[in-house]
Amino acid sequence: MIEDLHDPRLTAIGLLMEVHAGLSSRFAAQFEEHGLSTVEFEVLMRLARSPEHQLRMTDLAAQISLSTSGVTRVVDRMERDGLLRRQACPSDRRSAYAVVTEAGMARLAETLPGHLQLIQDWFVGQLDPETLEHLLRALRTIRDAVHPCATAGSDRTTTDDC
Amino acid sequence: MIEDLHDPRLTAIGLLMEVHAGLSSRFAAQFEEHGLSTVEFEVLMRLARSPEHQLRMTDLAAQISLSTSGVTRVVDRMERDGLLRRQACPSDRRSAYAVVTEAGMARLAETLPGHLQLIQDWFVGQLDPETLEHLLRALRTIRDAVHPCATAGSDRTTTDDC
DNA sequence: CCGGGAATATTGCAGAGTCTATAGTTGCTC
DNA sequence: GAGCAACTATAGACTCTGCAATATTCCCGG
Repeated sequence: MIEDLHDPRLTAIGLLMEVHAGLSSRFAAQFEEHGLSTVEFEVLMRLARSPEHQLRMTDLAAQISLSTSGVTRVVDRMERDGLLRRQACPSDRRSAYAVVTEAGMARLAETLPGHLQLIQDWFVGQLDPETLEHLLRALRTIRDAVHPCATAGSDRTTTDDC
Repeated sequence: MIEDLHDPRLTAIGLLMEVHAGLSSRFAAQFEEHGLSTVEFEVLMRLARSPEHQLRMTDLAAQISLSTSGVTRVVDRMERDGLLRRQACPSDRRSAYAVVTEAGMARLAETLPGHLQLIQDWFVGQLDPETLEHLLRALRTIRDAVHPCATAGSDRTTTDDC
């Protein structure tokens, strides 16, 4: 048992966790400079990448891995701040769309360059291109295994439609 | 701006986030089978690895990246459940130690093998040894850059004393 | 047509975390 | 020694999240 406490596997996973925590906190700080939380940025990104800049509440929940009630509330907040608006779905009156407003797109455009720069500075830019390619390939392998809806042999690198 | 939405850097960081989320949720599920939350497991691990199986509240907070009030509360819960107990520090009456009880060590011993197995199954076991070594080296590079208290040239793989 | 089961969003409630204020303790400086 | 700043743990107020319950809507088999 004592020896398990220093098992190399724990070191390995600890490394991943530290990297994640470090990057996440830097990202969060930059989002906050623009008045956004991490999930709010995530919501903006997902919607902006979707056709018409809109998504059904349920689909949004699936993409940002939040419960549907969580989505109801984050959309509440963002609607209050004018970044989003709700729109009734004409074909199904149960569903509601969340749509990015002009102000929301502007906020995203204002935040995104700094975010990309942070990724550059603290993640991809830390490694030479070949090492980075190896890293991404390894991560892709693990992602495909661990991700609930990974389609095994596929080469896709986007997961929007998951 | 539109092209930024599909910047390869976003894909790269998304990969990392997905891997982290997938692993974390599997770990959490296994912890829950043993009646622990993720932070509770983390607390048990950190304490068990420390001399005398104890740590000052502040130091514990630093290690598991939680606020000191957060630590107060998680220790409250675990003390209530008999996994920990508080002990006054003889040399400094402001400080309090959190000490793992026998029950706490037993709970950890019961949980740890399954946790190691999960790391094996979904993380390190997904890659051949050489690829894994590359991955860990790359992660170490990034960790050393991103981690607030990384000592640049060091080769250490444990961060207990951070 | 219509009645029941599935899907969708919302709300009440409880749990867990942060931030701020507070009280007790320590140690340094004059 | 007395005063004062720094440190330590905790308590209160607030935020965010998930789960369970609810109301509405859709769809399908009779």
